[in-house]
Amino acid sequence: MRNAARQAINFVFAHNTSFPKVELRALADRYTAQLQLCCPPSSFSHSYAQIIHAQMIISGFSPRGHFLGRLIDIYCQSNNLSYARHLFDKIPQPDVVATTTMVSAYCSVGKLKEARRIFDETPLCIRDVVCYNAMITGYNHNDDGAATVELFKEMLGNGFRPDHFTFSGVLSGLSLVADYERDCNQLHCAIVKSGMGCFTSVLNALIFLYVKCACSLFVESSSLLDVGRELFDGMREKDELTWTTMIAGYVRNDDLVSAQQVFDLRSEKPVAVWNAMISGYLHHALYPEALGLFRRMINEGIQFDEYTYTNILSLCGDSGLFSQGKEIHACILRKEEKWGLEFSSSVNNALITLYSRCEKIREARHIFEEMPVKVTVSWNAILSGYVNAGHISDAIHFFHKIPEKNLLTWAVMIAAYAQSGLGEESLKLLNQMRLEGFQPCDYTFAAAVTACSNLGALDQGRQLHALVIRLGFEPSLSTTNALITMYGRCGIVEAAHLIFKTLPSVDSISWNAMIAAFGQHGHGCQALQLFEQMLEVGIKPDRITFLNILTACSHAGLVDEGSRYFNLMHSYGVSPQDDHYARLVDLFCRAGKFSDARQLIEKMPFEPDAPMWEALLSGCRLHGKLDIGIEAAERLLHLVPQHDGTYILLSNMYAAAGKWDDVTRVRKLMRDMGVKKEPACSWIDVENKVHIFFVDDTSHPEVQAVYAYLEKLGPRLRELGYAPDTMYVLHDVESEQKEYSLSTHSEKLAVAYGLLRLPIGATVRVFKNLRICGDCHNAIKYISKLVQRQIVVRDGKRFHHFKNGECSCGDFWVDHLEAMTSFSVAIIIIRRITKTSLVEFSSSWSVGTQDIQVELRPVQLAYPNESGQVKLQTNGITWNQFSIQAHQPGWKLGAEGVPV
DNA sequence: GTAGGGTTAG
Repeated sequence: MRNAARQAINFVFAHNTSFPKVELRALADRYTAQLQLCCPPSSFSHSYAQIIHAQMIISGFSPRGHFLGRLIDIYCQSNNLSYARHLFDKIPQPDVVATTTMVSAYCSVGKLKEARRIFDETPLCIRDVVCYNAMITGYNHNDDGAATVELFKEMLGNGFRPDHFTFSGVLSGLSLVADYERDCNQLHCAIVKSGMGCFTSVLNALIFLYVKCACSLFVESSSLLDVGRELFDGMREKDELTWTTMIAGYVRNDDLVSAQQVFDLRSEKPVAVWNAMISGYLHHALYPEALGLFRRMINEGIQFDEYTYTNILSLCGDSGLFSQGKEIHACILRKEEKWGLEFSSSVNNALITLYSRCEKIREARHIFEEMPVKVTVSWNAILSGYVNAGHISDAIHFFHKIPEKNLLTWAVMIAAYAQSGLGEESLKLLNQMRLEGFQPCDYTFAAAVTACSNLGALDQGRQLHALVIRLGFEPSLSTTNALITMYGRCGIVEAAHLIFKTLPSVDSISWNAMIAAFGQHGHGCQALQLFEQMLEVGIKPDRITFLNILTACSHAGLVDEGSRYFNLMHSYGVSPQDDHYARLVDLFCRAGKFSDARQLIEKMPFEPDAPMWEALLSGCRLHGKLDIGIEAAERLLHLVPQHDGTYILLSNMYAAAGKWDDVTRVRKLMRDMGVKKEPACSWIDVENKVHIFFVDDTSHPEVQAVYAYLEKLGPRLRELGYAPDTMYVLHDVESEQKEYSLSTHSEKLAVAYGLLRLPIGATVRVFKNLRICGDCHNAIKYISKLVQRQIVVRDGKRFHHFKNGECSCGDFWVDHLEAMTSFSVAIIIIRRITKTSLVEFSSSWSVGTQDIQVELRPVQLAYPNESGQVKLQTNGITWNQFSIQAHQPGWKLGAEGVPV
């Protein structure tokens, strides 16, 4: 029937057919009575109105005046805007009621431009205050507070007198524009003067404005809340909205105590007031309190509405009460069946989230598919479900199907890419998002900056940092912490430190990020100092803090400190986990303390896992400990047979010992197992383009120029003392061939390309997927001296800052083949003693009596012990005996040169 | 013919 009516109307509209006229008066009475039946609006009344309209046309009755207005109204309410507009356009001079109906209808479906066009075409003499109010409401619905304020000013300029609808509308609009603090006061005064302050609705809107401004203004939030509360206390007539607004205001400003106090003031509370209080507890993860209120609602016989159900489903999803969540779902289905109603999409969205949180993505998808109206939140909930479940490809596929993406859709996908290690995709999507006119939010920035950290994309990271500043919004702590990590991981630890130092407030994540940055760059002592400061200001270290501290010690070779902090963990309520043990084992092994490592593994409360054996194996490789190394490798091969690194380490260890048969055996095993070595590659960013180089590269278009340049450098490097160390080519080939092989390593090619193509003086920043080769490390040290350029290499494990022939890692993290043995005597030059008795030793110094060259780490810091003695370490070896034979004039010695 | 702050997606 409905379709037939629509066809009839379409036919008449299309052909403009006229029909014989009948007696007008009788028809008018009949249609008036019939249209009366269309109130109140429902799906029935909408289709009935269509039938009446069709009959009017067929009978030749041409609706005018209130018939037209009524029909337009009904068509607008049933979202048949094209019919409504057709009728509206037939009116030669539409009255204000029809105009307001059309304006309001267009506004409610978000067609603001169309609404404004009709509004503007209406002469001033026709317009009235209701018409203005409708347009103002439209702007508010569209979150355009500035347009609301503008129209309000225009309205006053045109001499219209605002009513209480206008004031509450303008106050709502103002609440959308955070910077309007001064205007708030002005409007407050205007409301008092105009006498509109007697309307509860106006005062509700005013309270809302104050609490909303309190949310966005960090500094004066409490005083603005106090103004809101004064208004609240002074109101003689409070309605449901007054209570809800005040409680929600406190909740949004983190003041749950005041919220609860207002909540308790009222004995009989409407359901919305309960919901507001419960949502406060939920947003602060106070689940027992929220649950307590749900129980009280049941005891007091308060009927749950859809907001209550959404809240309780959210509680179940967030706190892991999945079976209870399912019971609520059953309860909702029963209620819908019993009352023949259908809950709105928000309840279904909460259900989707519940099921995806408990990893039931199929159930979540089923609910989604059955939803009659899918809003963007529904799509986003499923998208997040896929992201949380870890299969990224489903998320990508689903993302492209989402018809109307909002800020959050983009944010979720950008973060998903970043978390899955697909940094480039993440940044591409950020660009696309901006091209489509979306301004990235803080969450998106944090994710994109994280993507830059993982990629080592310093330029893009800097651009994002600049964009945050240019857009003028205060970056949140999560973005700032991401920036600290980004600068740290992109090699500019100073920039990370600058951000950290200038932050007005920091959290434990900021401290952890900064400690990690110092650690990765080998600034072990600074990392430890920062840790001590962290304790002084009362921030509790967590498991990540200790993980970073152990890494920092490991990168700087601080064995004793590492052990001390490891033993300190319990006193901060953190129990060491497998990864903490692995870091300490790594530290011990690097230092050649295999018995300590073994003891630690033996007393560990759980079975050693892969990272532990890997640490042991790497240490053995470093120090040529073949027997323990083989055992570790066997364990590792058993646990993760597909990991290429184990085969390579084992094979290299055999090669270093000249056991070529065993090398062949390991390589065959690797082939038999179908394991392929990850090809080494290095890359460098030049003029916003990433240039990748592989070993013995022939693919890069400019690689011949790179080889020529390296060849030219060769003799000059040798003059400085560089000698190719063929130990690093672990193939059983002739030495000349070995030397050639070394010169084609990817990191050398990338460094040379940077020197050729970057502006003079610019720091060369190279990234490598695997650990840097020892010979390349040595060569780059000499290159930095020869060309007087800073070169930074981030390898698979850490940063190496090369400057004037030295590296920040102190060669401690280079794959040494020869284990150092003990020394009896050495000469140390003391550079300076700081006020805090921190002794700084110069680099590249000390000559043993046995005429063996030894290197200290470039700058080694040490605290003298109680007796004023200082303990020094070289590459992994603690010096137990040495004597100070000389020192610079004017420098004092902490312990008069007494050996430790 | 004009309105409304308690819900859901990171």
